[in-house]
Amino acid sequence: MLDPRYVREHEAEVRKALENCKSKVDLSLYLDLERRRRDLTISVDKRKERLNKASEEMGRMKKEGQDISAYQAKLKELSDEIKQMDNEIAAVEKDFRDIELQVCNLPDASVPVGGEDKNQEVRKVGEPKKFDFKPKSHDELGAALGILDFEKAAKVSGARFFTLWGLGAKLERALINFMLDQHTQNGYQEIVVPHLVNYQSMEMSGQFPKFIEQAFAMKEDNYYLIPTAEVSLANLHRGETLPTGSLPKKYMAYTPCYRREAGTYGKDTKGLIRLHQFNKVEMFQFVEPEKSMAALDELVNSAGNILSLLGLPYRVVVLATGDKSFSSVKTFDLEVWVPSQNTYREISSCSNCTDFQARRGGIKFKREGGGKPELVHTLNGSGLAVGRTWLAILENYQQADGSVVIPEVLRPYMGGLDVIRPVK
RNA sequence: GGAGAGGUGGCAGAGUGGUCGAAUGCGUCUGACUCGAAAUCAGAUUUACGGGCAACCGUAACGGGGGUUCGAAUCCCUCCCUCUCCGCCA
Repeated sequence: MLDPRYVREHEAEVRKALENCKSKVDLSLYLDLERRRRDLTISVDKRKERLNKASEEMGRMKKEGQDISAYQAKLKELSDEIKQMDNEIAAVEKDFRDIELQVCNLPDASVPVGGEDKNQEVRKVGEPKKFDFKPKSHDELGAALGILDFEKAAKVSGARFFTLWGLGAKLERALINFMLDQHTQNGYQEIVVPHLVNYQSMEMSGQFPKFIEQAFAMKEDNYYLIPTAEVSLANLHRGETLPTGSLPKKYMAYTPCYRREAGTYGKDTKGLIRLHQFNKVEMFQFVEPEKSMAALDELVNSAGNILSLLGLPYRVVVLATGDKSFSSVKTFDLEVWVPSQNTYREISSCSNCTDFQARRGGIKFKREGGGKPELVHTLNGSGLAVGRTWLAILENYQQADGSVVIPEVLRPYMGGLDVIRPVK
């Protein structure tokens, strides 16, 4: 959510920014509703003042034993008029809020303008490995190694689910533990969070109402399965004013992520790239406004650190205005090298949401020198998507014989195992 | 799932239809006293929105929403949450 006053006072700038984000929101309607809300409020407030004064007077008169029935009828009229106006305001407010929730966060000035094709590579880390044989895809490798099975998952659930077996499952668990341990060293506090959340939480983090069709819903109980731990982490301090000195707060959580992936039929149908359920380690920060851009860099570095330690080639991309996420002003994607596809694929997304989520959730903090509480800035970043890391390891560390070498940093987490070999 | 209790300011805790944005205590801040501190005394201490250059003024908020009333923290309905006991359960 944007600050309505800011929007009002910077109409041209906001209009341009929304255009750059390919937003379909009708800004004129937004401003019109905001104006009407204000006008109505002003006139109803005047009537309320009159009613309040009169009611106070009635109390005094009654105490003195005077007959007040004559005034009651008159005030009833005023009271009814106020009620009617309040209803009108409520209707306007609802319309305003509906549109307000559709407005995305405005992109930072440093973000390239345009669609996906305007995304810019910031840097490359590591060189894609040259194979002296044709590298296999991870689903091929995984099946041959007996550690990955989609058919079993399809039987249990359906399309876009997976099962991992034996060392494959252990590798997944090793990755999760490795990531959490690394981030702990960077000052992130590990938290176990709910996977089922209420509507308000989904709205606060920016999933709802715009992306409601992408969420799995428990209709009987009004719960939603989180599409990312960001939702749970972002809402931990909803409605709170954080005391002086409590920022930054750096949290992380490992959770499965549940996504309907509506409208992606036929996309990435093979392998672990796009699933209804996948594991992820998520990082989240609450910071002072002036520190959020530095925090974004830190987030990217923490995510990149995992890839570097695992020896996986990757690149960092800054997303263009039309491709950045809804709640963010600036998003960096980390993309890992996937040999079988001969390309880089997203494995982490790090965003600075500035005060967009904080305004929706009412999350403030108090500064050192006193003063009014201000909205915090929030940031999120994957650190990393575990399934995609798993597949990147299989593909990048595959040998000609179909075996997969375990990256050195993971071996302690794998009971010292250095290579996964095909079952004879 | 059944029975009961409760949700009030940063915290504790009064208030059961009228001057209550809300007693009191604690905390915090400012001033006085002091070489300094403690203690003591005096004062201050919510947020959001709107109007105004400003001083300031208005409106709203006592878990959320709705209702009754001239007037609701207080009465009614409903939802949510917390706690206690019973049952069930990893």
